[in-house]
Amino acid sequence: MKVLIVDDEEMIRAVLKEYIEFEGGEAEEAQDGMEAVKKCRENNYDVILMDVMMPRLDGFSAVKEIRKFSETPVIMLSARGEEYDKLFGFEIGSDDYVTKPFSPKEVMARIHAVMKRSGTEKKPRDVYEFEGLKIDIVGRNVSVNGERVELTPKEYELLFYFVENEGVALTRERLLNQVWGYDFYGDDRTVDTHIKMLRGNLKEYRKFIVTLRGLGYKFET
Amino acid sequence: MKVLIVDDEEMIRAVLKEYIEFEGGEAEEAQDGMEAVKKCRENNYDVILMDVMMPRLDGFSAVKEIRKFSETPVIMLSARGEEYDKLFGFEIGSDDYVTKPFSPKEVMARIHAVMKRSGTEKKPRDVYEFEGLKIDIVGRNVSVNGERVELTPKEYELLFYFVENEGVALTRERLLNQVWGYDFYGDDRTVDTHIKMLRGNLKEYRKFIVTLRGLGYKFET
DNA sequence: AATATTTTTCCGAATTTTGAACAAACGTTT
DNA sequence: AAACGTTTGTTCAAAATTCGGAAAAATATT
Repeated sequence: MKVLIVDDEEMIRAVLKEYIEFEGGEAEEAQDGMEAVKKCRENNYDVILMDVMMPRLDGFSAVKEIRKFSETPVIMLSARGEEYDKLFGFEIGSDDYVTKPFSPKEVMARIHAVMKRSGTEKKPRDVYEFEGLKIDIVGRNVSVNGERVELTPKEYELLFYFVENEGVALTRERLLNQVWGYDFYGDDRTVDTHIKMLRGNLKEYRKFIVTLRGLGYKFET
Repeated sequence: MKVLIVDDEEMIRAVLKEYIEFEGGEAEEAQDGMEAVKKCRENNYDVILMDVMMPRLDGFSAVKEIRKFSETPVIMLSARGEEYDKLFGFEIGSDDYVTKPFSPKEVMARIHAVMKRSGTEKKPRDVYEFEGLKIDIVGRNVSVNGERVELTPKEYELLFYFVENEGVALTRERLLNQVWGYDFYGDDRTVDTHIKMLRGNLKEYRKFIVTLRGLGYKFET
């Protein structure tokens, strides 16, 4: 989370910065609209907190300028009594507003809301872990006791399918359909061969792939 | 500190160069806008000193051109009386200005100010750095061990997409969709060719682009 | 028109997949 | 427990696929 705080009052900037950094975010400051625009050209912020009344270049004009090259969400900080649609909406391109005096908590809530809306919040990656067997599907990594294991494409696909269906009894037919594809018309013993290779690569965790005699296989820990 | 001095008067270039080198900086010269643009494509400067009145290509046009591929700060050198916002501000993208006749000391002060504000300032710009591979997405430049690397548009887009998805296994299909666009109906192997070119340009850091046999590629450090 | 970039195509080396053959394991029946 | 048929594990080599390199062909840019 990287936030640009634009306000000419140092006190306000300091307080907001404090809160953002307390939550593990990163905050930079700008004293006026001019500086804000410049900083936006050089950095990618997740959110901009923009005061309206400022010397040199006011908040509205700054947002207008920033909108020429960036879609970064903006939350306006303003005195009470400003017109609603000037603060929030289409006219200038800001995403939310807070009226002064505001509580930092309120501002933080707005930041999270805006970031959630614009999809900036990072989602943690799914990594499965079964004892010493780590499986990162998105990154296509498999490691056994911290050591990276290289698998062939079919082995990856097979393992991923097993993991996503932990504890489910899978027939060879189903595996062929799901992992190989509906258009595969080969021998179902092909599965066995790949199971063998996969087990070999999983070392001591070969035990997770259980044979169900007369049926197929199952991934179970 | 690496500065490009753009001015058609040799005397001015010589004096500025003297000062910059006295302070331990590095200075290169260009006689006009044309030459300046060319040099900027080939090098990464920390600051550019740009005269306005020059033959072939004037300072304003040169800055406009340079802004298409780089965010390097520019300080305009101009005769007194030019309009403020043409020299400094949004219209052309320069960062500061000095009016002639100027004292070299004054120029040096501006250089330091500008560098503090942007380039050399420690506050992180949106620049990724993987060992000696620097990737500035906003500034759209890539350097290998400090040396600027010229990439073709597709190569930039591809690399940027990789960097933004560090550690994620990417299929050729996804790359085609995201980098080429959903309406691209070409061959899968197109990706491979661009990967090859990109790897070539990344020199020793080609290793960051990992081939995932049977799937696609992944950017991993 | 001349260049630069992008896309397609082909080749060959290397890897992966596949299924047949055989061995081992299993469960049931005798 | 031994015998038997069935199912699964293992090995292996042929077949298929994949990827990088190179270069031609098509497009875009200047």
